[in-house]
Amino acid sequence: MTDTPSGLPPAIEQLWGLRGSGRRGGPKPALSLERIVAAAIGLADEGGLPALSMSRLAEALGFTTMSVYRYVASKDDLLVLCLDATIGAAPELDGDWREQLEGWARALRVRYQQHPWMLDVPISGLPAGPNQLVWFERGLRALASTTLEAGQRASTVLLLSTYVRGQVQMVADLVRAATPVDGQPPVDWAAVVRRVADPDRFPEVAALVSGGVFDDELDAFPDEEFDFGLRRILDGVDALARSRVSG
Amino acid sequence: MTDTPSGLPPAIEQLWGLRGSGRRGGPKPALSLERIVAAAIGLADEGGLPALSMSRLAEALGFTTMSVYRYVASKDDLLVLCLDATIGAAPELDGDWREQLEGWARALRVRYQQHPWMLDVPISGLPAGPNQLVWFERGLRALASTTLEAGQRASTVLLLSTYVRGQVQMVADLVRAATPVDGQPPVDWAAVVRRVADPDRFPEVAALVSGGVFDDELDAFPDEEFDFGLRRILDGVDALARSRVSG
DNA sequence: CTAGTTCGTGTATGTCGTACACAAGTTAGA
DNA sequence: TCTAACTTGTGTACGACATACACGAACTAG
Repeated sequence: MTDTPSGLPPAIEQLWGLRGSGRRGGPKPALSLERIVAAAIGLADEGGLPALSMSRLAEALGFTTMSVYRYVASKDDLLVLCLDATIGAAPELDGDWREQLEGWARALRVRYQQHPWMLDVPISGLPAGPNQLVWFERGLRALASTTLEAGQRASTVLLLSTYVRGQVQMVADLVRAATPVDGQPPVDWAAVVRRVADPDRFPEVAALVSGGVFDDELDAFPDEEFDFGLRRILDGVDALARSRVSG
Repeated sequence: MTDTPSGLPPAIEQLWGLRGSGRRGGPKPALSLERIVAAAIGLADEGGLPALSMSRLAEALGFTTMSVYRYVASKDDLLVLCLDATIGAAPELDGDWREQLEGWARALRVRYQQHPWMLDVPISGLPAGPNQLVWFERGLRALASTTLEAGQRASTVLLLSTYVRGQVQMVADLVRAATPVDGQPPVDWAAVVRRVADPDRFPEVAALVSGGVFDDELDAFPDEEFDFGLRRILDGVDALARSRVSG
């Protein structure tokens, strides 16, 4: 379980099925990677990352804790497998490059929203799972018809995925903070800022809160905020593309 | 240590010095929040977040583990204090709005690079520390001279901070994965992708790697990638500002 | 049949965050 | 000045966690 003849990280090998399953003896495995990953995702979907411990996972499967380690080198590796499985298949896209990229970003956002725990997984290494690579491929393909250089296309897709991830995370934190959690009243963020933002030291912030920008946005806020950033970024890419056409 | 008469989260109260230090008896405190936070930051700076445990922190201070809890409600609260202290004072900026925002983003990036563990701190709640609020204020001020609405200015600053954080994190992960860690040879990411990206299923990705886009970038890569995204975003903001002037 | 391999399991270790109770120090009011 | 109230640092303890290790049982290739 620790040697990687191909030189690839263990989790990556498993993701691509390169794991040499040369069974040379022993009892038939009663478990399978698929079952383990599915159960792990289930635990994380309800209860978040904290609910996903090796012992709880084993219990959910009806086995002992250590049995899971026959299939997975470590919890970190398991998380990598869960991530690729959860991100799932990238969507088919059509339209011009901008419509495609927009659809790409929105679809990615939906995945994150459906499985918020993905945002809490400490990223250790680059995405090289099959599904993640398909997402990357689709993003690149959306830009194939443009005049951008190869490197610029890659950077654009990277920029978008960075944006989606960061944006969903920020909004999720914001909403979490404003949501009652243990019978406690939610933190009214506008009130906190109002209390703390002295108009002398923080004139702009104070003007913002007194202008009501931080109020009433609880529902529409996430979508609007996402759209705003996405539009700015795509506008920037558009400007780059145009400059390469005319220049 | 658990009651918050002002209704604010405990950590926020401490950040703003609202902690009613009505000492009504008891020995003089031998420790101080400042010393604790400084020691915690020191531990995290060398060794990352895993090196910052309550026991190690207490040991570094020369006290017992539990003594720290006389000054801090929980480790999470401590982390909030550390974050605000580490982000530090926002820089003075000058130039037009674009130059100011660019300087703002670059300065923020430097902070993250100097203290990479900040990226690993699970965000729980919104930034409302004094320093973080100054950063926000400075960002807003950079846009004060533009025609953007108040909400658009806020969204722009939010977009930028989201971008900087996500970008630095992504690059940090990439570099970490490509860096030898325990005498192990580093993971050659280009090689992994080359090995795994079947040209039939992943034509765009394969073209990218065979085009050498993933090679040789180890040093210049982070800066170039950051600049690319930053420029796109600012171009997008610029387009918005211009549209509001002419339209 | 047997030697080698792999399975699931039980036990154990070390680390972590933190609840709790206590003795000693300190202050405000009687 | 005495005392009641409170705070300080400390010791002990608990439960959760990831995971190393060794063992017996199951299986399969020779």
